[in-house]
Order: sequence, then structure tokens, then C-alpha cells
Amino acid sequence: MSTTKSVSSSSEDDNELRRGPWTLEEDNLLSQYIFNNGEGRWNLLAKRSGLKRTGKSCRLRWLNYLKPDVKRGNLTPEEQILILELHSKWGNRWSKIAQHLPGRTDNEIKNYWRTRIQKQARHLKIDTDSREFQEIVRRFWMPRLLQKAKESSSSSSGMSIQNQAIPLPLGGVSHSTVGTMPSSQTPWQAPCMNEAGPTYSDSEHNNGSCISFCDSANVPNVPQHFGDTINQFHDFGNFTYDGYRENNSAYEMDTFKTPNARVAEDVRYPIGDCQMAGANWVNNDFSCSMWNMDELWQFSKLQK
DNA sequence: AAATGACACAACCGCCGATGA
DNA sequence: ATCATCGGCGGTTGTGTCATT
Repeated sequence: MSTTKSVSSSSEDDNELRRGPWTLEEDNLLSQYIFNNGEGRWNLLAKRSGLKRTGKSCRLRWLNYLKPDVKRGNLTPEEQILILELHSKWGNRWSKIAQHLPGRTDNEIKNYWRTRIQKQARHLKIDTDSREFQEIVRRFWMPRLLQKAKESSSSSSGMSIQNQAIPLPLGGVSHSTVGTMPSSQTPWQAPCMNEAGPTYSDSEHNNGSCISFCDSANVPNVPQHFGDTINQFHDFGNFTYDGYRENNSAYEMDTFKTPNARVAEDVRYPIGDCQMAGANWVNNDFSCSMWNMDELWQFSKLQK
């Protein structure tokens, strides 16, 4: 079967380039090659490894899936908070945002934003760039994420959040494992691929860069920026976001001074009795159902 | 039980800047 | 200075799975 691409006479290699989902054998080949030769020089890697893939494809597969420190499983509340905050500052700079979430890839964060955040915005018929949406994030999502973070940290008794990660519901090859990943690459051990994805011998892999969120005020393993965020939001109960004032942040306190914000104030924040433990807005996969849409509708109307 | 739609994620595509010949 | 190649990034699409009807 010839595609428009493959009819080119320039290179017969092009005809054989594989596309689509990676197979176990390809993953093993790529992992083994990088184990022996290191990352980088992707085009060369693609040629020498025997993979019939483009260098780009190899790079993507490695960075987004095979690389040992790629974290799998649902985003934690803390990570979601961080994404919301950083996106408010940097917009769709996914790779930049990802740099502040160890183990998370730009692709994952991008997908999270599109499938979760933008979906909610669509339901509300507002733009994610709009001030209304930012207010909603500030007043609904952030406090609830923080509450959720607190709950999970208090119930975890010091257990790493990563270890509590709920396996994604998808049962496919790429999703079924929430394994503990090596925190660093040195010394590095080539993962053993199986149907559930890369696995690692699990000794010495439970510490390091994985986020251990024992206490929102005591976050030893959390990147600096992350700790700042949590502390800034620590007093979220009555919306005193003092200290949360960073240049260029769309969530600056100043936004409270807008007429819209005043309206919200007049109704004493519907979130005031937001039933933090209520079943409506939070479930096991709270990232999917973060809030009660009725509340949000009310709030978004007030904002408009 | 089958059909259908929604969802989440992986993978691809095109563009652009950096780098080296 | 110019061109080619490579790697990285953001946007988009494809696909498998789950939920609902």
C-alpha cells in the first residue's frame, strides 16, 4: 500500500519507516541502544539502532514514555496546582512548565490542560485566557486542590503521593502501570519492557525526585517553586492569598479589585460552603470532576 | 449485547532556532 | 554569509478504552 509519502523515489528507507504505536520490540531496542550509547543524536540513533523510525519519533518515545524518570499515573493535586499557576504565568509554554514538575512531560501536561482544564472552560462557555476563568480557577479550583492535597497528605502518613497514585482507568499497554520509577539515571539500568510498559527493579527507586507531600508546610522533596506555591496558598480558607503576588501572574491579588470580583464578594463566595468533602465535586479521580458544575455556572454568571 | 459517544493519552506534524559545515 | 541538519516545541490528530444508551 503506497502512501503519498512513500512513493517518493528519493530514499527507499522512507518507504520502510514505521509509524503509529510502538511495539514491545521497538521499545526494547530503543531502550537498549540508549543504555549502551546514551541519549541524543536521534537521527543517528534511528539509523544505527535498527529501528525503522525517524529520529524525532525515537526521541519522543524516549522522552515521553521510556525514560526512567518519567512518572506515570494521575497528576497529584499539588502538581495540578502548579500547572495552573505556571500556566497563568507562562501560558502554553509546556516544556517550561514541565521543567517544574519532575517526571512529568510537556506532552502530559499539555494533554491535561486540553482534556481537563479546557473541557471545563468549554462547558462554562468561557475562554481559558479570560479573566472569568482565572477567577474561577482562583476561587474554586485552587482551594479545592489545596484541600485535596491536605487531605491526601494527612491520610498518607508520610507515604509518597506517587505511591498512592491511582492507576489510570485505561487498560492499554501504555497506561496500566503506575510503577515507581528511578529517580535518577545514575546508575542507570535499562528497563525491562513488558506488556505493562517499562519496569524497574524497585529497590532504591522510592525516593529522590518523586514528590513526597507529607505536609503542605513541610515539603522537603518538592522543588522550590512548588513549595512556594503551596505556602502561598496555605491560607486559602478565607481567600487571603497574601504573598501570592508574582510579577506577570494572572492570579495576582489585584484581580480582586475588579468590578467582577466585587460582585463575587457580594455573594460571599459561593465556595464558602463548598462542601469540600461533598461527593459532587470530588471523587477518586478528582481531576476529572473537580467541581460542582452548578456552582460554577452560578459563579461564572456572576462574573459576566 | 451492541452501538455510539466521550474521554485520555500517545504519536505525528510543521515550524523555528541553534549549530556546524 | 549561506545552507543543511538536527533537536525542541506547541498544535493537532489518531486510537484504544470506558461509559452510556
